[in-house]
Amino acid sequence: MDPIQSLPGTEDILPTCQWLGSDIKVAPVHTWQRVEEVARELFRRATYREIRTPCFEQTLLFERGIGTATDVVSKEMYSFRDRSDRGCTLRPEGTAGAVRAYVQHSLYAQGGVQRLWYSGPMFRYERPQKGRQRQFHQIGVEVLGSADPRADVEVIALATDLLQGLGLKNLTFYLNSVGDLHDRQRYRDALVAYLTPYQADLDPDSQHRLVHNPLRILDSKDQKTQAIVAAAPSILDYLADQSHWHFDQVQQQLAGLGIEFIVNPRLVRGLDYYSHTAFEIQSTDLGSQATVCGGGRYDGLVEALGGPATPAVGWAIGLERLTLVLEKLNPNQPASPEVYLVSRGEKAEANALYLAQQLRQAGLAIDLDLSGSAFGKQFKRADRSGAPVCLVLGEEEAAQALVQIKWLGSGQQTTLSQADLLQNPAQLRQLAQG
RNA sequence: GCGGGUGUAGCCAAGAGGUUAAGGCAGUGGAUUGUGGUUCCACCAUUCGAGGGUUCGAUUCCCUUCACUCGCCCCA
Repeated sequence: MDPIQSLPGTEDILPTCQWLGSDIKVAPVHTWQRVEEVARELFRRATYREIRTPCFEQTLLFERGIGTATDVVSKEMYSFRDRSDRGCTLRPEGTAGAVRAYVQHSLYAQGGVQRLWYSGPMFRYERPQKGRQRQFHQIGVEVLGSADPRADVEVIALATDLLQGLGLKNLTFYLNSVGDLHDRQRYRDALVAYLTPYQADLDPDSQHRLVHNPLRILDSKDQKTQAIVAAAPSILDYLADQSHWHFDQVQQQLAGLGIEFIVNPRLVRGLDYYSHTAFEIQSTDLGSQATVCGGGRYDGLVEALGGPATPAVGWAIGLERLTLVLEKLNPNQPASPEVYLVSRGEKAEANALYLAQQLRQAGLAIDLDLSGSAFGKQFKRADRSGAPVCLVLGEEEAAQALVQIKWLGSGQQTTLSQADLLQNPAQLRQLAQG
């Protein structure tokens, strides 16, 4: 019988690395846990609170929130009808759901600014490749209720602190402003006017986009298109005074915090709801899917989803890409047990189980050998477990309520009384060090 | 949706139209039935992703199919 495989574009995160040839395909789970720990601590310090929203929503939410013209909505959604014939969609990103919850529960009525974070699986029906899956994971933040450029800078600082706190190198931070709706409309017209004479020279995709989504032509990877776009007007010349001021403030304040950035006027982001600040953090340690973090301001979204006009800014980090980079940079070992417990014989085995239970309750990480095989084999496993010491319980020790402690590094061994050990289990940790 | 690559054990792999399908890692058992890290021995693919074809003979050649993978589009 053929074993059942996971669906394409979905991956298991295992206790050990998943390899793809000599490349790491999926980082081991302890690497994910490290990211989550560092992130939680940063969020705590900056007073962001977690929000957990459903993994699926009404399809309409994403159509309204992200925009029907975007690729994410028009061709990448995991949509289905439930038994009551409701249109449902597995969330392709986290912002729409968070904003929906914000509106549904009138979080704006609490006044002031809401700082939120979330983490979880997202779904897009795309062809999987390196750093891109159908089920992937994001961790993200949203600040709702502030139009202040400091809010933009605060969230950006959070992202750079997180990535740097994890020890990432080779990152490039690209910053842009896409202005407000009016700025963008004027720029769009100017861009179309500039590109139309070159229409025939553009790559086929871009010719199509000239009609539907001209801004996207700016970051085409086609060389010829790139050459044409190089001389195109810049959106930064089309920002109204207010937009311009906002962008200036963001840049000055970023500089004030010592955060390095590159202004890239050709950076456009795929989702409709962005306004003003848009940014991306890329890593050179990935394949062609290099963006680790993407975000920006979305002042119109809350209103578009039926709430009061509320400015907002946020980002999302792709955890597959982040953990991949992290693992490539410094592969780290999972924690070894503190003690490996070896036993042989019926009485001794029962005694060992009891000891393990007691020591675990005292907070020690005990690996209890369950194999029942010869001592020799058990010591072999003890050695491989990476534990600094092992406890040995044979029939003789069990009969006298003793236990032997053996240092796996030196091979030295002495006898302890079980009663004494259980009286003060923490001494094991000291013994293990010495 | 479009293009390229790859399928030999849990993992990494060699092989080539002829029948015992190398080797390494991991695993299991033993030398060593109460003491590991070294060493030695044994075991570990009735079968080369699946189906069909050519052939006396196919894992190798041809076709089909499936799976995986990288890239384009787009995004985290």
